[in-house]
Amino acid sequence: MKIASFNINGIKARIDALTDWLKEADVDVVVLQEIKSVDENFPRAHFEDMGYIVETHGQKSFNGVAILSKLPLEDVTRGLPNGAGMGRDGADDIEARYIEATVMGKDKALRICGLYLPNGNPVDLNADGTPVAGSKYDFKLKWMQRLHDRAAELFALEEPFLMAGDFNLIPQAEDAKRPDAWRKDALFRPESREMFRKLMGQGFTDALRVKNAADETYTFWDYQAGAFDRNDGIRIDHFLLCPQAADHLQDCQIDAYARAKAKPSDHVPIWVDLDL
DNA sequence: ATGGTGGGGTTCCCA
Repeated sequence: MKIASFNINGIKARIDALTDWLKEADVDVVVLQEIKSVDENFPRAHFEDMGYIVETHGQKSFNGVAILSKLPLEDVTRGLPNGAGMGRDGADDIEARYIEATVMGKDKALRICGLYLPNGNPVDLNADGTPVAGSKYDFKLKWMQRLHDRAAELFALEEPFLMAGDFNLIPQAEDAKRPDAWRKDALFRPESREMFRKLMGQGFTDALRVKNAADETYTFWDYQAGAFDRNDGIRIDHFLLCPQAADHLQDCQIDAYARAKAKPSDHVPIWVDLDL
């Protein structure tokens, strides 16, 4: 089973690029981030005509996630749990950043969690170094705690699951061409990385690190200043596998070629092959 | 220190 993740930066602007890549990559499932569309405006029929089941969790203008699957999906849920009072303004969190579904493999089911983790910039700190309540950085860290808690629930089931998407997180210095340029950024600050280590420490495998240990392997390059041409990138899109999924890991790669095509997203797809 | 680019939806927000 080939499963991919792709932050497309707007379905309207990326429908051709996404369609071309889907034809080339031939994935069974892809989780999408930043569809930047309400559900009603997502070009559902276009992808259904290509043989995909389409499940969206959109909102106006920003964020938005989706799952396209050639295999049957069950138990689709939208939104990260425990969002009550977790919005930036103290109201409930209504940002469309998370979707889960179960896909049937040859003989085992796999729970797939597709996520678009908050960027967290600008970093706004109190005098004592703690994040300012209600700031974007505070929202990011609290969202990561909720993600951790959801992962804990899934780990307890001891069944195959994975979390994939745009984590807006650089795990290690080796995951950036210029790590020093990111030290104060929400994507690489110590608090963000500590939360990521805590998430990983529950027993996840970073699939790319296992299957592709090459240097300078990135999933995002800024549109500005010719970043892609200089490979001035960062690795922030990840596939995290629980042990019962990692047992089936055959391959994990980044389709960096997609960034060189016409009208690309600033992210490229990453995928895993599982013998499920 | 600044500005560089892009998407979405309007005259500015987000990345």
